[in-house]
Amino acid sequence: MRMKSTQHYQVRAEIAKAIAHPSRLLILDVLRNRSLCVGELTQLVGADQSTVSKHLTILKKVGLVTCHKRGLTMTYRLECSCLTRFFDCLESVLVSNLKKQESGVRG
Amino acid sequence: MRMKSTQHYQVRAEIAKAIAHPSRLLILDVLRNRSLCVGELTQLVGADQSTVSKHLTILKKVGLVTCHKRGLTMTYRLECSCLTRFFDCLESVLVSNLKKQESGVRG
DNA sequence: GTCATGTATGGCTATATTACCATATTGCCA
DNA sequence: TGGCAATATGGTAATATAGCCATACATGAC
Repeated sequence: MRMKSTQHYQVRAEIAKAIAHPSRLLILDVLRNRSLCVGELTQLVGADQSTVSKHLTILKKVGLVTCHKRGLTMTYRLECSCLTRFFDCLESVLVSNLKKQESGVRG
Repeated sequence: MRMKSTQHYQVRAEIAKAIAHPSRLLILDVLRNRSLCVGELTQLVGADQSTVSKHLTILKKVGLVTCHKRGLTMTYRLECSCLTRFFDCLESVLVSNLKKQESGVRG
């Protein structure tokens, strides 16, 4: 197997990092249902509007969401349907951890 | 849709955070092929042995890898096959970004 | 034009993360 | 037992991240 470059992993880690935050995870999750504007997302996240705006900027930067303006409101849209696989993976890890706990394996 | 708790996203973000680092992404990637010991992983990552050890601790903590000792060496093993879906998702985002770039969409 | 609303940005502080070095721990072997 | 090899842990400094407040920017209404 040929070694992948540092760049290779840096680019992918950048995307993963964008996902890896509770508020951003929430945002991505709710956007799976339907597109929402900043105000609605701010309500759902329960943080300062500026904070949510910054989270959205991070998600947009790596291409996970896109946005378009309609009048005053900026609507954010989930750009990658594959995200379901990401969430599935997280669930799978949690389930696996639970199973291990149940069967008495530690650490 | 009922709102998921803050806890819900925190737990999942914890796992995502563990994945979201270039070195740890590399580690997870190579472990998909076969289990490796700390020394081998240290070589591949190209960082200090203690640094790699700490990365492995982080991965172990969230249940992405397990380890077992055989003599002096500690062998790390990928615990969740679902990780492929995670990697697929990252690729998918990158491909999607490239397509957008090509079609002249900016920002 | 002014005003109000929705969103983004700058500035700042608090906290988290990362990496390295030094050192402790563990287990094998002479 | 002493010494060596593989790995883990503690400490510390540099950097990154996250949150809030204040404020700038953009758009539509008047």
